[in-house]
Amino acid sequence: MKITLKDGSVKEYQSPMSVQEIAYDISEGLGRATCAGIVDGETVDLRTVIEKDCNLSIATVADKEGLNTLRHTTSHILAQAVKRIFPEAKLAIGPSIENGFYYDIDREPFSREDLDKLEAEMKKIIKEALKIERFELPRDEAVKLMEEMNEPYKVELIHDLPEDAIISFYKQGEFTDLCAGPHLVSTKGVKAFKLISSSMAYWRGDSDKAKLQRIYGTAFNKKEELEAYLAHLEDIKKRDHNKLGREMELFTTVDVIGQGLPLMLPKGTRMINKLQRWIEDLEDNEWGYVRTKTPLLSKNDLFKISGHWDHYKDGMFVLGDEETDREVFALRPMTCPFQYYVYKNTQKSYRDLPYRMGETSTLFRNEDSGEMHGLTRVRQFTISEGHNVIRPDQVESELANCLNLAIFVLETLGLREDVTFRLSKWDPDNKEKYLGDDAYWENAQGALRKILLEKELVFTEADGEAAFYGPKIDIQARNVYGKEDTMITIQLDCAIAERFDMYYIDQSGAKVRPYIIHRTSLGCYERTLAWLIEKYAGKFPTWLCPEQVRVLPISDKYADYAEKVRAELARNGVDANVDSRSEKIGFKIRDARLNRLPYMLVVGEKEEADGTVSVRSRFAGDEGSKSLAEFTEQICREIRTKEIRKENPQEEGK
RNA sequence: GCUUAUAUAGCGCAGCUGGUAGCGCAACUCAUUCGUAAUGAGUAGGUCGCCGGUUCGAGUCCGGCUAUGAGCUCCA
Repeated sequence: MKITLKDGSVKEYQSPMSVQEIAYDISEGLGRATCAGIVDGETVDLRTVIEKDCNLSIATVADKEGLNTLRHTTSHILAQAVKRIFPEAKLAIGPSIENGFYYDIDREPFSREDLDKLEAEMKKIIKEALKIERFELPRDEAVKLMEEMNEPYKVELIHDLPEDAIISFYKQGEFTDLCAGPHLVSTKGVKAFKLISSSMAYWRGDSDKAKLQRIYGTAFNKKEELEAYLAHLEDIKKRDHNKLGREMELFTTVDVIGQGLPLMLPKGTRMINKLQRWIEDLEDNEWGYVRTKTPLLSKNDLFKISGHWDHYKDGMFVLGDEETDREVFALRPMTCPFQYYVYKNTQKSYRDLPYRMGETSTLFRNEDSGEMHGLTRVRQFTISEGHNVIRPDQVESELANCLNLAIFVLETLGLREDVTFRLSKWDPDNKEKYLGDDAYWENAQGALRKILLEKELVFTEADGEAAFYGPKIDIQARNVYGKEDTMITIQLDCAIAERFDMYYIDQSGAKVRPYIIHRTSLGCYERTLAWLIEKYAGKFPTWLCPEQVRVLPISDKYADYAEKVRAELARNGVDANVDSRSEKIGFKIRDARLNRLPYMLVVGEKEEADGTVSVRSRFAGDEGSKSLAEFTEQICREIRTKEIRKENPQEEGK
């Protein structure tokens, strides 16, 4: 039989050679002891291909696929180790995932000691260099085999496979597992792996079904790669906003106050205020917004009109009981209907549109108790919310306006490269969750898609992620652990005006229903702060820093001059403090560095005599001696332009 | 909401099989007045998350609650 590889080389094999051996040979030829190959874009086990057709052209094994195969095999080795040490355990599924693999197992919880034992056993299995062999069985025999092995989850999986599915198994030593593959050809191919953690997972992700234990692990081709990955995990933890933000005294939580209700501390508040003032001035002065301030709660009547009472009541904090109380109130989960009444306060002409209303808006959402996390998922948050009331002919220009503002904000914060765009659509299979019909959704989604295409943005489309009243453009960011959150949203709503009887007078004097864009320019301040902490590892651009300059007098003798410097900077709107402790200069510098101060000004005899400051920064290290006026002008310009100066790696913490 | 782990001084931690608590940093006081990543000495600080139980005796064992972390999407 002849096998053509992608590089054009042809391999020929004599027929007595087993499929296993041929696959092994090809795999080694491709630089890795794997049996995975890509044929017509599909990842397959080379052994299956060889059996079917001897003259196939086999693409080279892509690195990513090779890694998936390696990890999938490692998960099987884990399962084998589990069965050896804990024979009573029942196996569920064990796929490879983005950064490793897992295996779901029905057993009591695993301790770290159990994981260590399993790791040791896995190493033994690898050393045994067990050949991994593939075989197929008809359905009834497959079920019988799994029943004999007392694996009820596997039996269920087989029953759920489609009629025409090939039911394949992989055998390594005494261990056999139901699996589609592909796999390495021998357990010895696993060189570097680690069991990371274990936790609970539901069978088939369904909370009504059995509770299984999931063991997470990872595997790499080389030991160095594994070590680099584990070091990366450690590094990531240092950037985690939930840890760093508390360490830097930006926010905290208190158990008697409750879950999802973080307290912004003075430094965190300072940062949020800087962001908020910037956004408010930007929107009002440059992007044509008017500002509103509307109540944080309302009678539930309002939410009945808006549809929230029917569609979002579980997510709201309701005050009072409809059965017994004359009036029931609810804390607002959004600002929309309040701003509609701002619009309705005076009659609007077609000339008044677009009518853009912005509000720094505090919202309340009753998230499930297990969903809260740091500053990214909270029960009370403040958002740069806004509603643009527009004429139907203004849909495109106004969507573009909102998107441009959002992108400008992201660019200014240095976050533009870190986001992905998503068109969030309704779920056509779950229509009762949404207002409006097919035509309404197709139109609205089409309008959003058009603007994304016109702006040449790369975006994904997601079913079932829309708001109940309309589709959205979501701007997504990932946290340090790779989890995605919505940062900015732009939503088109062509239906709500009817419910609130909003209209404008057109050229002919007729009343016309406007459309509404729900949008944020920066999104939620808490979540943005979390994102900034992780992006900059706490070393924020100067304009955002809660403390921008620290003046460090060499000794008490220069305290008066230090205070003079501080006062001059403060007069110019710079956040500056003096470190007047009677410590050595080295101590003060160390402390300021650990606090991630952008600028330190050392002042002593020489500086006082010359009216200068000795500048040391996070960006350039020693910037030399400058007159106070010169430094003030420099930092004021940096703050005004929101410059993001490049960090100097040599100034990294020791 | 579910599973699981954790909760000891402001922070980071120790406290073995039950005998009422320690370390480092920070804070405070005193001395030092110093030129670019830690000056020295001393002092003070804790109802061991909260409530209950077992026990002669609980930081330690048991139960409940609260909070925090991880996971609950990735289909053999």
